[in-house]
Amino acid sequence: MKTGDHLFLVDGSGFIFRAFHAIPALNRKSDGLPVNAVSGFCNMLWKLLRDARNTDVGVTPTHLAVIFDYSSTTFRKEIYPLYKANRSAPPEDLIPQFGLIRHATRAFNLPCIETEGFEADDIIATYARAAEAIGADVTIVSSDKDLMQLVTPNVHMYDAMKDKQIGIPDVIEKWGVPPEKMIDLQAMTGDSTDNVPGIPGIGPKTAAQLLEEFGDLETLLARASEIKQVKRRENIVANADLARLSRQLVALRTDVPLELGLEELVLEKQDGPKLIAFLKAMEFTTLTRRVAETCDCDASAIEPAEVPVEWGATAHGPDLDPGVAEGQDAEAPKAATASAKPASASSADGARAMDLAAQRHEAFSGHKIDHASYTTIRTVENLKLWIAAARETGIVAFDTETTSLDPMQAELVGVSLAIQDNTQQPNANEIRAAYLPLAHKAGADDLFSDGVKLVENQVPMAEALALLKELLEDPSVLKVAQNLKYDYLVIKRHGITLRGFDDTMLISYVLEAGAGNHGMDALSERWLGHTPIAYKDVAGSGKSAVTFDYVDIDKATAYAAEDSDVTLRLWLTLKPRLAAAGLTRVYERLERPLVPVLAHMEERGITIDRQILSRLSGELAQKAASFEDEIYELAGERFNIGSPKQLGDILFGKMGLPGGSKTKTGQWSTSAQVLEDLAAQGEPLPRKIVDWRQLTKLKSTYTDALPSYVHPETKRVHTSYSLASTTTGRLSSSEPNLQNIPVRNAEGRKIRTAFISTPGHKLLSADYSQIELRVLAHVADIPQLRQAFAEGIDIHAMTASEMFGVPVEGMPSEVRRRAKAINFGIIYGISAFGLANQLSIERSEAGDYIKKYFERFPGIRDYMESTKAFARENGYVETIFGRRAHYPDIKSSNPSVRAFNERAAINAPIQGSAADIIRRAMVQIEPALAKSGLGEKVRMLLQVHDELIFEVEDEAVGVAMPVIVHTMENAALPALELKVPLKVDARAASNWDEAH
DNA sequence: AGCTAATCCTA
DNA sequence: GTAGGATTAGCTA
Repeated sequence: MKTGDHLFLVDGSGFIFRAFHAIPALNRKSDGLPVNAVSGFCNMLWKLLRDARNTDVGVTPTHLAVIFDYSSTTFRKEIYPLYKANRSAPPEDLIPQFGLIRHATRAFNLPCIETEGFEADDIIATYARAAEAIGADVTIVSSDKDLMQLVTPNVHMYDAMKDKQIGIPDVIEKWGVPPEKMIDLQAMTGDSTDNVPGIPGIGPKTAAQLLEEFGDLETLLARASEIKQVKRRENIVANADLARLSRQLVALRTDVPLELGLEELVLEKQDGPKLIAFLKAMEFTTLTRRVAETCDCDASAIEPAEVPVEWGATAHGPDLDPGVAEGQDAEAPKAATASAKPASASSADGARAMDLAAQRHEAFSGHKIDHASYTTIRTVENLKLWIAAARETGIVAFDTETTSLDPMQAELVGVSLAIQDNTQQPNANEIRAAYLPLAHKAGADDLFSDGVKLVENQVPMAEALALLKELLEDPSVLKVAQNLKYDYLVIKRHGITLRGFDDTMLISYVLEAGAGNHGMDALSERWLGHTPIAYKDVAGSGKSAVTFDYVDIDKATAYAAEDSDVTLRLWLTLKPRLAAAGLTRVYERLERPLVPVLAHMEERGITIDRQILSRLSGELAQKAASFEDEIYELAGERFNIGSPKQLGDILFGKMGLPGGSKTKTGQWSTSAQVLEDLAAQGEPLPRKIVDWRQLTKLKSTYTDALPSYVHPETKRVHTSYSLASTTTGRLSSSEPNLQNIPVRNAEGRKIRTAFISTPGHKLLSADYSQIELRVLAHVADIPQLRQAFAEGIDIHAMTASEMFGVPVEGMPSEVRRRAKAINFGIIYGISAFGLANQLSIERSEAGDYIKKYFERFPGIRDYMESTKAFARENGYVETIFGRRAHYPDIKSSNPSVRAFNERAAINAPIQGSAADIIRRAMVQIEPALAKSGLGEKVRMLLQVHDELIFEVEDEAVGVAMPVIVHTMENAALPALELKVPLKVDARAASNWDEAH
């Protein structure tokens, strides 16, 4: 071996465990022998030897060895008998594969190395250091953190599962310390799988922080008395010896006696026939073929090798899918009981909910949800039969299965359908459901498998979509789905525009906003007394999770068909209740028509300028760093400024600043309010903390996060709007939330300049002025407010003038500011406590203001009292359009819970009515634009509660603006004539900051 | 890996 | 004082 050579050290023992868990165990030989880990191992080796240059390693090896653990008595057990003592026996299916994997290594003509008394890691360490000393490069094929201590500029690791190289920066990124400090870090954190004790209470973060501060473990132990945190200090002092012992356990030995020298690891020529004989014995057909092609051998002429197998225990058949059998249905009545609001103070409500659930369950009890009754649609003929049946009954529940929760990224994998089968008996609640798999795959698209294949016997995607299109676009057949906006977008991206639909989530939301969530699982529990199969039970969770296209089709059928089945049952249960509660209009005017409107907005997205954000990010980072230096200087030590806990200890513990208050968990509060108060007393540090927080907030939440939401194909940011997650009727926005982009100060507003229009277009922002106060003036019917809005005078100045008797002309800004705070306070269900906080005045003074306000505007007090009474009486309040917001805890015996619910109930009709108005505007806007010939020139992109943002062709701005303003200002009509006018301000510019 | 608390951004 | 969502830290499983 010489300089420039490249030694690969494959951690065979590590690989076999990871491959075993990562690759589904259905991978068996025809005689039932499990070979999943061996298969992964062979594929990995083959790719590494054949096309390592196409992987993230980028080089082909000149030398290679596969290293294994040998027996269990190692030197570590001698120093610490408990080492690896909590290891349980390996899984039964893995045991025969230990031997096979060694056979595989030899079949590849590779050295298979194990040394008694040492672990594979020590052997790897010894070879790595030896090779490095000669000047060779080393790649350790493993992702085990125990080996990361070996990484140097010349020694890399390679994660074969993820095809990812691991170098010094990667170690630092993952663990916060460079490779040479990994030993100390692991000594402190310990390792529960190997039973390395470590120091209790110290995790990777703390360990990295301590190492940063003290340099290494010995220094830390020597200077432990300097650690401020009492518990931490005590732990470290008490466990110093344990830490030193742990260090011995995790430090790898580099002096293992080697049977084979480096020279002997040189890569031998492949022995084609020998390898093929082994692969044939394992029945790895794809790899056999590939090897035969590469080596130019005739595979059929080679006999499978005789490979002895050491079975650890008797093999068993494949597991049945757990938890999907009848057992759950038998449990259903109990589930219904458990879901009946146990925390609610109103036991009557609870009892009623229980009754309803029980009744529903009764109604369906003769027709239990039965996974065995579901069918899989495998042929075009069968699909046609289902579509015909759906047309026959006129109602079909459907659900799309995809690869992602993001409808803009999701790839369609399958569709489930459910219909009422009333061919035998009219009105029977018999439901038939089926799953149509379209793009299920097998295998894996990674280094260690045979590659991906489409599973056989699936209806071709294009053909299925063409058939479904006719059904889904036909308004005379009602399509029912849960959270339908998602499915709408997924199929829209396949050229299908859904027409004629109902959404069970939205029906539930209209019926019960504020009383529990409206997800399918919750609704199924609540109304059907049935717990659907959990998604993670079919697709796994955490690192073993797979996308739906890799779910076995039988399992997928049970899961997907059940979703449609449950959706149809929910629809049958909930839809009639809308009319019974008089809520049909709310659903049909304010909810359902918004689905396509929002779907289109999400689909359009908005352009952001990444350059602006990246420049801002750099500036913020610089400024934040200089603040950090000053903060450490003032504090006299380094600490995590972002940790309120550590910050509180510094400010109120170490520095002993006065005026600290505690949060509800007893921590020191370090809120901006508290820090501002300290700064006002002349303390320099708190001001800097406030500024630092602002900078890091902008950086992490906006400049750094937003670019990661740019869609790879559209190059735009597509937020997701939730129609059913607020109690009041507002929308919410997430991933990213575009309803909280900074606007209140100059630094933050720079973020808005990054939201830009496409060339040839402007962004047009139109927002309602004072919409909530106008709604208040309407619902509480306050003469002075109505008059002020009618005449267009400054509403806060008018309020101040009424309250304090100061003329509007030449009013001091402070007086107006107070009146403004009171006006907002009213909308929020005012309390003296809250107003006092807002204005930094005494509670008694705030109380006096409120008293005065009510004297001048008695109608407002009447409104607040009658709203509370209505809420107590009915358990909900209503907006001016009849939308309901439920407050089940309004009768709570806990005064603060009760008061909170009362304030929310006062606010809901105001906030909710305003939300209804803008919903109506959003529904009306597209037809209004189309009528003015602007359909193609104006696109609505965003909604921010009282603001709508459009992208408008340059030359259409002048025409579009009055149409938009007019539509928004008259959005309540014709349903309702408001007693005050609505006012909308609009501007257009090339970015959101200037348009707003 | 998944949860809660604290904080801070919006209307 | 109302209504949301995202990030980070720090803990538990």
